Amino acid sequence: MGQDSPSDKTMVTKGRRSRTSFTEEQLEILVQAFSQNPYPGYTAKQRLAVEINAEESRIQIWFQNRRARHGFLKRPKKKLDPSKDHASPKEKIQDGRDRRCRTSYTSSQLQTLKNAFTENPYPGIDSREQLAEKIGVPESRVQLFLPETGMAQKDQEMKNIQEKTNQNTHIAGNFEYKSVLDLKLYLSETEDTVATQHVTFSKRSAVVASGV
DNA sequence: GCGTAATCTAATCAACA
DNA sequence: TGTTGATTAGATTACGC
Repeated sequence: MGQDSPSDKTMVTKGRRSRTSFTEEQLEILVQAFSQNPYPGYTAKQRLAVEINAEESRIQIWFQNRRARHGFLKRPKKKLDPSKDHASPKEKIQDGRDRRCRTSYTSSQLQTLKNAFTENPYPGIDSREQLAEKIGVPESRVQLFLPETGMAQKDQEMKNIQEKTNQNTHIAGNFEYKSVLDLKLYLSETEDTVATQHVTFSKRSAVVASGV
């Protein structure tokens, strides 16, 4: 998965955050923390952020990259059988409760975010920071939120697609973790209404695949 | 129970030594 | 050119209403 053709992305992704370069001391602390716990909870990341004087979101990215590149405890792709004795590595290491408190957005904040998403689904770092300041949330929340703003609308679109798909059972039988682009190929009449990116597909694909 | 924010992996882009 | 921070897409988890 990942990204579309590079040329497409460079067109939409303007204004990347400048590359953070951690000092040796910062890296030493991060590596030590990683060796103790590759899945730190929110409070641990906050503590680290204070300790090395960096943003918590940068800590998160560092841990993500570190886990990916040092072959550490890949999360199982399939959900583990709850009857089995072993928990996933994440469950073992990180207390699931140690999450950031859910951010609840006011209607005006939501409207501002939605408008921003409509204007530009791929805002650069400058735009995100401006937006974050405007609505009074951290930039990292804006970055995470923006891809989700279209969800409600896309959910409805996906339901419409499912209805159409269910009328085409020969297609539905083959759908399992297909992308929206695949759906577009099969259901070309929906092409104008289907968003091609940022669609969470887990439960929907299961429904479609089972033809329910 | 549902909707969705938070967090995860995987793939990839891209800056920098 | 290799390393590694940043971004994107999609899947999963868990919390607030």
